[in-house]
Amino acid sequence: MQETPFDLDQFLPYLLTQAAEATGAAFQSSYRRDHGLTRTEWRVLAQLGKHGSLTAAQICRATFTEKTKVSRAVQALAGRDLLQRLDAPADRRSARLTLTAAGQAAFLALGIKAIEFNQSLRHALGPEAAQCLATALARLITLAANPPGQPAP
Amino acid sequence: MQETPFDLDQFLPYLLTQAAEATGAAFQSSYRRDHGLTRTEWRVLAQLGKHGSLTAAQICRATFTEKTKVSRAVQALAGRDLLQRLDAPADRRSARLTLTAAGQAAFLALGIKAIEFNQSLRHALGPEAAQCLATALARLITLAANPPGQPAP
DNA sequence: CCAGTTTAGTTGCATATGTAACAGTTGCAA
DNA sequence: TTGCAACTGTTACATATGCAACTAAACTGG
Repeated sequence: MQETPFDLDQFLPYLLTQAAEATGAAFQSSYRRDHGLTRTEWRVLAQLGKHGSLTAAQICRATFTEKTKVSRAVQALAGRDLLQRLDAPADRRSARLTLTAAGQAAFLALGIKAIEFNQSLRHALGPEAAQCLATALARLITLAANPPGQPAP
Repeated sequence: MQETPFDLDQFLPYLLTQAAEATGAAFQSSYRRDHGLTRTEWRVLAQLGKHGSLTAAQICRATFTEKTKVSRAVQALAGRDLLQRLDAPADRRSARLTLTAAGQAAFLALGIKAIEFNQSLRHALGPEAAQCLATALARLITLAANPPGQPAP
């Protein structure tokens, strides 16, 4: 047996977290400083901006986010009049969430910056490495969501 | 202009965070449940296990971690007798940190599990995709550490 | 030598998150 | 119908983190 076989710098979860924090920090000021949003709030905004109208549970499932996290983000966004809750006609437990005009404006402004930032990242990596990265990440995400050896009920 | 041009599912910082959380959660029980360690504590343990003896500031620089995070992790590890502080002879501000025998044992046990987990991830991705992923992540990390357009002083 | 500056590490405070418990609603089956 | 289980969303509590301020020690230029 050798001396110390484990090296943190080869450990994929560690590298993933470092890369996520590094790139996330670079974009954070766009939603935090410029719009006063949390990362979760920014994600909720992005989901509603894309899909138009969703319930909190739908956002949870789409983004693998805890319901308490989404609940508080929705509260904050509603408190700042970036979204409004419309009582769902069918199910009185949930409410359909929709962006207000201000929310739409924030989504639009942030979306432009996000696309620019994404392009700059992909450009820095090179197109082929960026594509490989994106597919590998998607694979890891779906692997975790559907762990192997778990047949559908 | 089209309807809603921005899609969160194409946004690299989002994908990185999701993949990091997904893979990190799968390994979390190994250090949290089995050894009662925080992620930061596990990283400090891994750094000391690899390098033998380091100061807190060296750990900060090696892992891009805030000094308060490292400080508290060191306190927790010292309180559980997994590491000890040896007063540095030259600089009385800092202390050299070293794993105790119990710390070495924990590092060894966790290192074995970590290597197995890393192998399973790489196997699930396939060797070529795993390599491409690792290099892309390393590139992103160094890009963030040395932002382009910052000449050395 | 010494005043100002930098560094190592700690602590306090505010915030963000995870877990568990909870209330209200719906669906299903006896 | 009714009783039980599952689901939606919120709240309470504990923990983890980020940031600023702080102490102590070392360096630097006069």
